[in-house]
Amino acid sequence: MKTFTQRVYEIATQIPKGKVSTYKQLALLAGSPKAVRAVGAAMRNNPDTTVVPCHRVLASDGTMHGYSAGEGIPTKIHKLEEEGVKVVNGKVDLNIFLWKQSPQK
DNA sequence: CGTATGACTAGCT
DNA sequence: CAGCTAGCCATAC
Repeated sequence: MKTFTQRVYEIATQIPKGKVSTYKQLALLAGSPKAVRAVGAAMRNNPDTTVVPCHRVLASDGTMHGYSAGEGIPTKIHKLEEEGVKVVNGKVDLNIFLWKQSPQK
């Protein structure tokens, strides 16, 4: 039995490039739709942003609450833009970039 | 084991 | 739109 945090990492690493996910979504996929707080805690504890694309994890509204790596929020936005995600007014269009957990897989 | 904290969310004012 | 409250889970101390 892995810890909730470990499971969140597994899911986060599955997020494809050019797509984003939300804390709520990750919590749901992890098995606890209300553990969004725990997801955030895991991301903050994030061991390696290289294996865990926490920058692809946004709030439920497509906005971002925080980021511990780089310059913080600015770096997070910049990374998303580099990935091909369009960031408008510090927000991302979840209707377009929201990851759908590869329904094929 | 109990308390405190947090990168959350939704609802109200 | 901005600010505050309440609920909820997992982790750290």
